[in-house]
Amino acid sequence: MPVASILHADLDAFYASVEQRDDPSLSGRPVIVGTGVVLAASYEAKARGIYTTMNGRDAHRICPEAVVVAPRMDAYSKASKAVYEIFNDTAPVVEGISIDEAFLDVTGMEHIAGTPVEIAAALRQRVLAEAGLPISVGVARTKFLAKVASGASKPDGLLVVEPDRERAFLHPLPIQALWGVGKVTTARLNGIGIRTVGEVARTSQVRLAAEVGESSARHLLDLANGRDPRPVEPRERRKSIGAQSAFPRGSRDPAQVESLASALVDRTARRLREAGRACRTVSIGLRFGDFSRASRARTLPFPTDETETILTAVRELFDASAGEIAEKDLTLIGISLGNLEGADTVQMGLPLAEDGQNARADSSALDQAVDDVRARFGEDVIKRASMIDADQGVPVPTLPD
DNA sequence: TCTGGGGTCCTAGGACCC
DNA sequence: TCTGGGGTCCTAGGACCC
Repeated sequence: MPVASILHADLDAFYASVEQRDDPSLSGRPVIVGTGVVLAASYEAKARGIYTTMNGRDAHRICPEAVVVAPRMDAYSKASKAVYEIFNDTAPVVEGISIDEAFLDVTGMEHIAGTPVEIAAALRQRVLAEAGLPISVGVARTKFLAKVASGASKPDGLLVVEPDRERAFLHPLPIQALWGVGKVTTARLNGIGIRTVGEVARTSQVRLAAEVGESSARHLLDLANGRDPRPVEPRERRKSIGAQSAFPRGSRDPAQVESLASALVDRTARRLREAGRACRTVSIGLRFGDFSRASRARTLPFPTDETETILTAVRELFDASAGEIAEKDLTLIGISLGNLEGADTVQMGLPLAEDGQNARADSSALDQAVDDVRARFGEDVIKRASMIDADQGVPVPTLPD
């Protein structure tokens, strides 16, 4: 018989709870984090109809007595680290999902730490006692079921879905409960009369595929039938780093666009270097006054972490979008650095000698470059080397592995 | 409900290579 | 020289998540 031994732990109204913890005068009161738009709302605020992404004016209209505080990302990041230490102390395998939620696999820990339910209860107590934050935990046989369970237990709850109760728990839920079903998919499935998870489970794959495509159909059927073989595993490293910023009133002024874009490049490039990573793909994302969007991307022939190189690519991408920007108000700019390479695959560039021939013989320049890379990324990082032609920007393999 | 700031994953078409 | 199939990489857009 399978056992419910996956935990999904999810901090309640995380940002707002940190604010209430740090300022006791806020406890029990409706708290809104975020001045322009609601980033988080305490349960007291949620009870009055406030929700995340709601704009500040509407929130004030609905609940004028709410206390509005500016976000303190540093405090949230610190609180998250403290909670993750407790997670890591609780289970051998922890999969972080975001700043405020994670999966824990406690399979086989019965003799050391107790049943999964006992472990979950102890975890909740520790997070409250040591981090001062309420957290909800769902316990089930699969990740998906554990996540739905934690959501159903909120706030400050603990819910176990035993294997023989899975269908009874899952099937009455609306299809939005399924991972990957948002606004668009909901509308499509509602259009053919499907509203609950149970109805998805009873629909043929062919019929579902006609609405949502083959791969989504398979995925939805699996989840609706309690099949979710994904193991709890530590996350790979992040795949992109980005930043975005809105023009509240829109803009077509090239100077204004340029200055915001450089500020964003500066920020993301610094984060890239702090993480010891390098990017190969540089993208921009644009949103316009009519809510249309556009994106442009450029992949460099070599990875880089330099602000100047990234900025040059970003300028090219903006030039390619100049027509659109001149036509419509720009309301948001995003910069994203993707195709991240770890320190173990960062390449270094060496200028070729004038005849293009004797670079291999110039061992001192090579040694120097190798030392530079080691100094920046640590020992044991060099697995292969290529030469990059400075004029053409094309990697030319010249050295044996 | 109309818009925050982060991210991930998927798809389709084109270029290019063998 | 031509044709075709298979594979990878890149770009753009879209849906979704917290």
